[in-house]
Amino acid sequence: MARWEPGTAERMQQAALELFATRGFEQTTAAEIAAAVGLTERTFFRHFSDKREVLFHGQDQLLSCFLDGVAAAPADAPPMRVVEHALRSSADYFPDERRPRSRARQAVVDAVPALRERERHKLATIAEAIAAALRGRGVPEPAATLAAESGMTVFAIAFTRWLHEDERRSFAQVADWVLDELVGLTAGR
Amino acid sequence: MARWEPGTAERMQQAALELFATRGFEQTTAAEIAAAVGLTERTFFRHFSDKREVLFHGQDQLLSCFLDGVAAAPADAPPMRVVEHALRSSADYFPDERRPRSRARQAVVDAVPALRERERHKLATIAEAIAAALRGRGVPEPAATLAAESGMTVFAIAFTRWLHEDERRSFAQVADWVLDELVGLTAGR
DNA sequence: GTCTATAGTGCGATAGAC
DNA sequence: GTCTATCGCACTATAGAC
Repeated sequence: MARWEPGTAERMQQAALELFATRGFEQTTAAEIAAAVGLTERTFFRHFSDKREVLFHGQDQLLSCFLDGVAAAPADAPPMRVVEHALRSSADYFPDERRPRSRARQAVVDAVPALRERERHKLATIAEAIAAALRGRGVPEPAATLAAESGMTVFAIAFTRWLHEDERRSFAQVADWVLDELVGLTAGR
Repeated sequence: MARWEPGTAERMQQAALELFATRGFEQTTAAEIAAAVGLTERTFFRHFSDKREVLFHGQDQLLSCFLDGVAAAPADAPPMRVVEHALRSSADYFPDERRPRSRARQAVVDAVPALRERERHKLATIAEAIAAALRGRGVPEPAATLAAESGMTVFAIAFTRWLHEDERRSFAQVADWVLDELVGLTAGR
């Protein structure tokens, strides 16, 4: 018997999502989230560096998906092909079953400027990691950062589209489509 | 003679920049910034919604530059041409004389994660405004958002490069160059 | 687990500009 | 008188130090 239940952070995340959705982000205190799962405010801040972080716990896995995709691309692939691989790989993180939960979470994030700000920041951090990986493969600047940021732009747009009520395609299909749109746009200048 | 000097926000911004540069962002309180220009903490928060905002006051002008550039583009220009116009127009905001001050400000922002986060958020807000302007010109989604976000990616990379010590080109020249790199990248997939 | 600084808000009072 | 910038004070929650 464990003295503490496992998945403390995950349970707090779940409680936070529900409380934010009903009461609102500012109207919910860290102490209330902790109390909802039988813990104290102090424990909340031991797990999360700030109140917003509770909704972003576990996103390292998404970064790993992207980096795995980069690593799996052929060594001679041009930068945007590598990014295409990374996007395909990130789709593993968003199987269709995950859509309802992603939608619920996104509704909360979209409603709170402070959370949108943090979300942008997380995506930017991932882009920086991808850019570093590209440089490690010999891609020079500014191409590495351009390719990585463009990939995250495609990702963000595809993700939003994937959450639409009437969207039937898988995340991978939507991402492919958005990437093609980007290529067409720049070609058509 | 005015009882209150005009340009209160600007003076607080200047004081904040100096204090952040010497003492650090977290080590400087809002009260100290206000006191440095003979005001109180309460007045600080009357002008800025939060402590970070003091460094971003006045950026509406940058947005205006972008939107003016969009509006000045020919009605039949393809989306990325419109973005090119917007980038050229944004260069008005960064004449060479401004480089030293921009460098000082950026050194402070780069050193503080919370400020980098806010900066990303501001750029994202500008991108959204440009996307809306493009939609107003008849550009459909996802092209409008893709073009706008790509433009801000180019802007951010160009801005960083423009601040390099050994960079001699004007902001407009650097931005043109980065945009060409982006076009080359996507073409070379 | 406790204590504390400070970010940030709400509200009433003040005082100069008009 | 109105309008507006500022102040002063009380207050909560966040976040970090001890």
